[in-house]
Amino acid sequence: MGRKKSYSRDEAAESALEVFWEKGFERTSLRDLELATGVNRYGLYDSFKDKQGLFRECLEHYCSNGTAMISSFMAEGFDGLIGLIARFSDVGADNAHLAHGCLAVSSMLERDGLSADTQELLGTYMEGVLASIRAVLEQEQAAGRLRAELDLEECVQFVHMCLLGLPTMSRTAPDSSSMRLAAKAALTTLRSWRV
Amino acid sequence: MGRKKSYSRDEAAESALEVFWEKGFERTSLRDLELATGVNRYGLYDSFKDKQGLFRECLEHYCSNGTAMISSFMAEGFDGLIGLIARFSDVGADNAHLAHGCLAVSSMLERDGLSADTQELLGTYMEGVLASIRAVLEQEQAAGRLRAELDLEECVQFVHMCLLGLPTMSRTAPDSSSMRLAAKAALTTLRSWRV
DNA sequence: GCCGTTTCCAACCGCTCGGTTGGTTATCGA
DNA sequence: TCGATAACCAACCGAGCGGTTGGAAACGGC
Repeated sequence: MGRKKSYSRDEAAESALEVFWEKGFERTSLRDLELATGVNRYGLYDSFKDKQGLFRECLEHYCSNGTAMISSFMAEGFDGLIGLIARFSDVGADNAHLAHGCLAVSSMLERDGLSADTQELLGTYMEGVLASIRAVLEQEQAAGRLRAELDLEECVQFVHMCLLGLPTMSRTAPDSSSMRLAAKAALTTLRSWRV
Repeated sequence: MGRKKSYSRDEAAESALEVFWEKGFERTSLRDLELATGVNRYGLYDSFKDKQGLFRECLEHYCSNGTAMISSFMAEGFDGLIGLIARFSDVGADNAHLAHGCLAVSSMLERDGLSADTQELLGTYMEGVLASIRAVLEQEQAAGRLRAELDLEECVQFVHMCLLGLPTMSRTAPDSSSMRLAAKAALTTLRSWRV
């Protein structure tokens, strides 16, 4: 009963994600979102409560995809970790989005403007990423594939720094070769952790 | 002739820098600046043209200090480079400002909202930082204190990544020990470059 | 065909933003 | 002491923000 929606909720969220990713939460206006999604603000309001609600849902999709991607890398053990960092440095092909950096990192930088539950989502995501990195390193060290004297938490935080530095680099330096070079050096370090 | 200013231009700029550093350019309103400096917006307008002008002047001071600091580190050669990274990971003591990250990095992330000349200033600053790092590495390698087979540009970009990653880390992770651990691993890598 | 329901959209709301201005106040030289 | 000058400040401006709403339009069941 009643009129049918003229838009797909999921498609709208997907389009909104693009804009948020490119411009950030605060710099994205409702006008931008209307334009990008083709949905009037009434529809956005009706479907997502408000701007924060829409952002939150976009971020959930983003984090969900991110977690899945990282898990699939981590399933390959230490080589997966290397692959992950390599991927973070590869701005091109299907990875073009990376030119805007990492939405989660960017969002944490403007956390003051985000709702409490969105902040919580971001915190949980970041902790999850660190935890899965930590798990892989522990497992590899226990299996004797990493040098026994390594301080694992130090390794975890080093990878963390790379995972923050590379997206930041992609947003500040237009040059993609810089990222590849930086990642290459970082990967040399990672490989040096092996027995 | 005429009335005397009731404020110091330099002190006003210094106070404004604090706010910009903490909140960023866009999130800092003229109200914030009036409150922080104790100067009415007329005074700010009169002394600095507009918000962009004030920010530009603050950023000039910041970059000038940054360049001086980096130069003094680089004067000590490779040890200075190590000291620089150590300093970037040390959020405490007289370095409390670092908790807000690096103003230059944060500003580059919101560059769309900045005037063309401010963007240029930022670009020049960043290039200068990279150039001085490159100069030190070249000099040390030429002197035979770094391994000859190293790809210097790779090393430069690795340091660059650290110099972006650590401030980002300080703004996203409240925990200061993370930064120290990450930096410790990065310094191990730097030291491995030595002959 | 008609009515109840839901979607849709233009217009509007209050608010804050950066920026401006007219009149007041302090400080100088003569 | 007084007039010219500069600094000061409260009040105001238009624009854009996120959010709201009342009525028109499209649909389903009867």
